[in-house]
Amino acid sequence: MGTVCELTGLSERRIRYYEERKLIFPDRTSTGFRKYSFSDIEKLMDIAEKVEEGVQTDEIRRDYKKKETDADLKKKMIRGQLNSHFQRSGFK
Amino acid sequence: MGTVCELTGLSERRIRYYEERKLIFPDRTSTGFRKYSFSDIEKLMDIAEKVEEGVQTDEIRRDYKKKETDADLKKKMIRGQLNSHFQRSGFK
DNA sequence: CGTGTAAGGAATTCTGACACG
DNA sequence: CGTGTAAGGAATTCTGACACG
Repeated sequence: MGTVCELTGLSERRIRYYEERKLIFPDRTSTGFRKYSFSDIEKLMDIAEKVEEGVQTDEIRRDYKKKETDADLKKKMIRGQLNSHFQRSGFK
Repeated sequence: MGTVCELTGLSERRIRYYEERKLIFPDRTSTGFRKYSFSDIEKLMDIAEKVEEGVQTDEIRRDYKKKETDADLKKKMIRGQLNSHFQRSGFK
């Protein structure tokens, strides 16, 4: 969408390419038009910054993946702490 | 925009008509496409509700106008109160 | 590897009008 | 008065490819 180009300052080509490299995952309308979310836009600006620093898209993708698994790990740790807490306190 | 139809559940025709009746004022792109803001969308849903209650667009517009001048009055009153406060307290 | 561009088709949006009521 | 619809044109978006490097 042109709106996204405006907001991010990126060309359509670059935005589509970052999607092709699996860095963003916009929804589609039933007729194939891309629908960008707010976080897509933030992500695009973050990606552009890194690319301009010379980071390759592969590496950026790996970074995002790592961050996700990190977030997952954090969730699991918190869940584990909660569980042990309830056990210690004798909560059902 | 189709997005706005989806979000509001209104037909293009209705949305354009409410603009024609000066209830909303979307921006335009350089090529004449409408650009709706968040508040436009909220306003549209509000308008639709009233229209379905049988209120005429003229009346709705007058209501909005009144609310605006009310808001202006409120601002002026607050400003006045602040001024007198500063005067009483000897502020510069 | 990352990005520009020309190409052709498909979907969107725009306006002004006619219709109904 | 408020809304639907068919009409034709203009602008947008999409994909796949060729180019440069």
